[in-house]
Amino acid sequence: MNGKPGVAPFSEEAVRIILSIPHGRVASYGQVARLAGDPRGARQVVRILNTLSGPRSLPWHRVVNREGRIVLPAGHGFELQRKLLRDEGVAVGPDGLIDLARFGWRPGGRGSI
DNA sequence: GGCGTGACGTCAG
DNA sequence: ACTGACGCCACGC
Repeated sequence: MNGKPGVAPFSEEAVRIILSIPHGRVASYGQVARLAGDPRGARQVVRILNTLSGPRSLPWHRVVNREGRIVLPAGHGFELQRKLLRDEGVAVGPDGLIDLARFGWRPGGRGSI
């Protein structure tokens, strides 16, 4: 069938990864990009979230930066993302900092591989 | 058709 | 340890 591994549109692949993020876990933009096949597509992931977060109902709130911190500007989704994460049981600090050691998604980690 | 941008990441100083 | 600058690729105008 496709016979064309890796040629899948980065966007579609990235969406695939984002949808694969377990409930109550968070992943970084770079991580999603890497899993999508582009270790430097972190910014592209951002573009996807902005474009498909609405019509696709992507769990964009489960995606944070490398520090596990919400980089969204306050009043522009920051509070919303924090609320959604807390709703999933994720402990979010006052600065939007999340403990990746506890809530960071580990693909291939215990239970997945 | 070309330029700038962007919810990041990595290297260097 | 921290700050600054660059890179990277897709998308909008």
